[in-house]
Amino acid sequence: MSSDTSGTDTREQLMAATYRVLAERGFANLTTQRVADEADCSQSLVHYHYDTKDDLVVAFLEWVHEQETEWLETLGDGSAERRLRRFVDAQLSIPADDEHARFNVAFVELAAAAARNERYRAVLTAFSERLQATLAGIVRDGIEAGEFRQVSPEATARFLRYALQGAVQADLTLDEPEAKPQTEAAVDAYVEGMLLAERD
Amino acid sequence: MSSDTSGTDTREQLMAATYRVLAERGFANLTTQRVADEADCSQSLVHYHYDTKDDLVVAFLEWVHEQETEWLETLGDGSAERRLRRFVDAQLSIPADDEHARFNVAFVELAAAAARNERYRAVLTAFSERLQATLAGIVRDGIEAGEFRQVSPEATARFLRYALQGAVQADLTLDEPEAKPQTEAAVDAYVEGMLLAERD
DNA sequence: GTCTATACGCCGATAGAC
DNA sequence: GTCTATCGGCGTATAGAC
Repeated sequence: MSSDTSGTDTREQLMAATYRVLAERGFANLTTQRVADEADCSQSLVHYHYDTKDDLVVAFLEWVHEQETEWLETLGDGSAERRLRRFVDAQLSIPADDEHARFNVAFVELAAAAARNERYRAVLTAFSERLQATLAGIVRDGIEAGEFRQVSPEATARFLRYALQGAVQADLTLDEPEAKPQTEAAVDAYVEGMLLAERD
Repeated sequence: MSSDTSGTDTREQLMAATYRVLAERGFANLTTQRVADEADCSQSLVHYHYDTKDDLVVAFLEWVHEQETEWLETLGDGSAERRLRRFVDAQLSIPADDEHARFNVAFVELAAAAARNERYRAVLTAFSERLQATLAGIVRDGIEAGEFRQVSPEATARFLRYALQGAVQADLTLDEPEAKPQTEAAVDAYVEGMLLAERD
């Protein structure tokens, strides 16, 4: 594709290193030195590619955003109900102790930091809007296909997203073993009681 | 009541100072120096009363926990539906720009930090369990009174709590103006469609 | 592009006087 | 209990050689 300067490769390594540092140490302990160590280079090289630490983090968020976009398309097709259930499962069935789960903790930390950082917030808002559009689209498809009732796709998608996010966050940050199983049960009841069209 | 040493008053001032620093600067910028400035004392005095910064934060979380407990009893009585709606409103109708709202941002930051700090997590888990017990109790009362259907009080309370928390957090941390209004609409629909007993 | 070396500030924590 | 002074460490960012 793009025959860029060789820097592209280093930047990719720095993104991957940032991912690992965040997963292992958390956002509060993310330092340019640790990223450099993880990427096997000097700390000043990080600053050569990204003027400030904030620049590094913003670039990282955009990098994750792109990767997540690819993942969303994996949701694929099938009936609206099937796609919806796949979405719910994907959120609730992340294994508890692999690197991806540990990174999710860092993502919660970054989301919190977005409140006081405009640049983080811009990327994460775009992130959230894409998720919202995808899920609302699924609900809309379901309504058009006669699978779902005439609910508001936007409000329904939001409600589900927030409930799932709250469950995941509680699972990651508190000692609350019932967070995911009870939420899964409640979501199932919600889908059956509020969303699926009666068929009789 | 307790005729304590005069230190009690200073500690109270330090808690109040911590609250203001968190609201104005956020957890990431909470320093013992800033707390001291806000409380009009020297930084070393903070360390006299709380050996480490972590001790200060844990004491602060417990202090907030107590205050919140008092507030929860304010929910008072009335029908289960009335108490439930008061609970929902209380979460969704916090004014956007006063000190309390700004502190809520810090609370989101602290909740994220709990993932990697056992002591924070212990207090915040207790916090969450109290909320869960209160809301599940309201649902249980509603079922016993015949106001609500035979749902699972725990799963229902959890689902609502997480959805509300997700909405509040999105409102505080992202540029998402629809977070609270759309969630409110979805919660109303949920209460009417899933919770309230049919009467006809 | 990548390195070593370093400036500079801030923070948590302690020592010691009053 | 409260203060001033200070230590040691760490983090971001820059200077300058290769």
